Amino acid sequence: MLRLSKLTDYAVVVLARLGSEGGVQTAPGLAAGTGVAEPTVAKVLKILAHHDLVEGQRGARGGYRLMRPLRDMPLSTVIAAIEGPIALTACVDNGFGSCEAEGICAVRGRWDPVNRAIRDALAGITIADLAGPSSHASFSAAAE
Amino acid sequence: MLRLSKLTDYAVVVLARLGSEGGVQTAPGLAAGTGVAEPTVAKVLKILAHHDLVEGQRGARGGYRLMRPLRDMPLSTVIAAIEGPIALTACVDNGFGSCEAEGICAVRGRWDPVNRAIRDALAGITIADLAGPSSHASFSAAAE
DNA sequence: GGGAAACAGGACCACACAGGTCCTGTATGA
DNA sequence: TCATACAGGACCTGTGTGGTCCTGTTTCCC
Repeated sequence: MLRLSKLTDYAVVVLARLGSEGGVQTAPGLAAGTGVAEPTVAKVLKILAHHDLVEGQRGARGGYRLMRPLRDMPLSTVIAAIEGPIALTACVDNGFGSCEAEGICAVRGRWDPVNRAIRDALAGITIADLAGPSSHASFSAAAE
Repeated sequence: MLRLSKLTDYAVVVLARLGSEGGVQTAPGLAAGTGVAEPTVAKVLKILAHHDLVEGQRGARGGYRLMRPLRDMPLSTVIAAIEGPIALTACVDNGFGSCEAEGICAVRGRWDPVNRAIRDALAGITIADLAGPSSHASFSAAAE
């Protein structure tokens, strides 16, 4: 699969929505706007807030807002926030002791360039690229 | 995670072993040489044989052998063989109808460049790169 | 000052899939 | 003729994701 989790997918969609509307938006509002279930949206937003990608504002008239424009938010950052460090295999970097075939493995330590290549590829794409040509009011221009 | 399955990991290890030893090798022999359980090695080899990466030879004195040198075997090919098409999200290419938020989704169709970037990154690395500097008898030359 | 709105931070459950094992059949060589 | 080894399944289990819910806290409006 090499698939990223649905949560990450939702995160991108929610961020795109947040960027297209601008300002402060509530979780229920974002859920309605994206078609994702409200508890799931809330969960995603809480994770993103924990990583300083969005900011939560409590109380009535509260909500979430972006902490930086989408064009300054590489995809790799979002993936890392939701799923943790980007690495294709368990035996990454200094992952000693996590593999029982450590002594015998011929591939040991050679995945690093692969991981780096993936990371670079994902770092070169921003959420703004995924959200559309402009970071707000994208629906008009983008001809499906 | 963005993690590829263990089967793929095993496939790379097994292929590397197959390339380093050369010739025809049995599944039990490869299992002993790699530290991976024998049924699992057999499973991996069957999948690889199905995709013409290795060739199975039945009967006594049978075994498996590479169908092409490791330097001509990009990582993307192995991943695609074990895990299917390389794509980060379910809504890829012509994946219509698979997503209930299709009509509302602002990110629709924009993952393609991401998938392409990943594919390119993985296509640029061969199993030989992962196995070591030379595709056979690698352990002598390679100063780890 | 009271109540409503909305986030914060958990715990919790169920389903799906990967990981792994095993069994039977078939082909080949000694 | 028999032993060896691949071919191709079915099958079971454990983990992790996906999703829901509950309680507490903060803030604003009336």
